[in-house]
Amino acid sequence: MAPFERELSALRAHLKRSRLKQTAQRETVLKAFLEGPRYATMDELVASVQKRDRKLGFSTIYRSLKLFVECGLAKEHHFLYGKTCFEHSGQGRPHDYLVCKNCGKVEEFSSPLVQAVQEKVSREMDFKLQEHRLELYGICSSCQGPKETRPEED
Amino acid sequence: MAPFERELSALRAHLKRSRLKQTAQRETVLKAFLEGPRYATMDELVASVQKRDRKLGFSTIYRSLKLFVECGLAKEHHFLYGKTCFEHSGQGRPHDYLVCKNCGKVEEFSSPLVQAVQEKVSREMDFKLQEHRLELYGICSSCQGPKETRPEED
DNA sequence: CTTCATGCAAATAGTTTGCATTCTT
DNA sequence: AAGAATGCAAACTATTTGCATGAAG
Repeated sequence: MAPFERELSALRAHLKRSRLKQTAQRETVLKAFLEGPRYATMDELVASVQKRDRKLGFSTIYRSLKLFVECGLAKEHHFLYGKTCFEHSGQGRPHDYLVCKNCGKVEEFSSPLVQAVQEKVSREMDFKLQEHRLELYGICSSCQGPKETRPEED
Repeated sequence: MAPFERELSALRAHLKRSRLKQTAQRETVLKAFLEGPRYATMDELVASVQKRDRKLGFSTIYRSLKLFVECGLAKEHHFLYGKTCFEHSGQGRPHDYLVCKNCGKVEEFSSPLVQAVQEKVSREMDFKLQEHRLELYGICSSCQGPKETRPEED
């Protein structure tokens, strides 16, 4: 199976469903997004998209990512305020995050306890829960090691 | 005891400690902040500060709030992406939030389970935890009622 | 009298939008 | 041919900064 076949089909299906158009640009953006790291900021995305097509403008990239979010191929985050980042969003992935404040690396986790907290709180406070955000910030294990082995700081 | 005496002293102490200056503006901003609701966005703060002093500019307000955050009198949030909001931050307050997506109201809670999740995850993933953010989004109880009783939507 | 803060305007950052042109269907 | 997408520049929002003037230590 060709790379990203599944995601391309998902995109095409979404476009057809919404009576939108299938364009080369949208597929270029999707491929650049998917072949990059699981988490990428807008500027990183712009850079890698433009490596494939210099003329592809940033508005198209913004608009495409919004589309990907709509059809579940991407998930938008604001871990560091002011810098949107997009995650490759698969089906059964965890929805909770550890963010390293030293190197910026994001790790995912999920814990049954989180589910329990949500249920308890929303029941007690009579709140109809729709979504949640759980982000733990700190220093990841590789950044805790001796200075020599740390990823570069910025 | 005069209103906000405790907070004014905390601010003055912080200023002295950092060899910064005690100014009328800073105290005006602090009073306007504290006499308002527990959560306020920047524009709301600007409005209520300028009710007390028309000439007090928004850069001073931004700079003051940053100061309050530094000395623990305020806590910065980004519940709705793109709209910073500041909380009156007391000592023993909970650190977890329920945000109503209909009326924007924020309720606080804390659960021992959250603590447990943090400990478990940071131990398992060898992560040195510094802070966390837990936000539950949904519809609060008053917004679930019959249409007539709902707070205005925007 | 030195250092810091203020107030204003301009700069910046990130993102969105308007519109003429071009591509899909 | 009709409707939608692109690419560009301009608009926008939220925030930060530079700098001359004024106030605090």
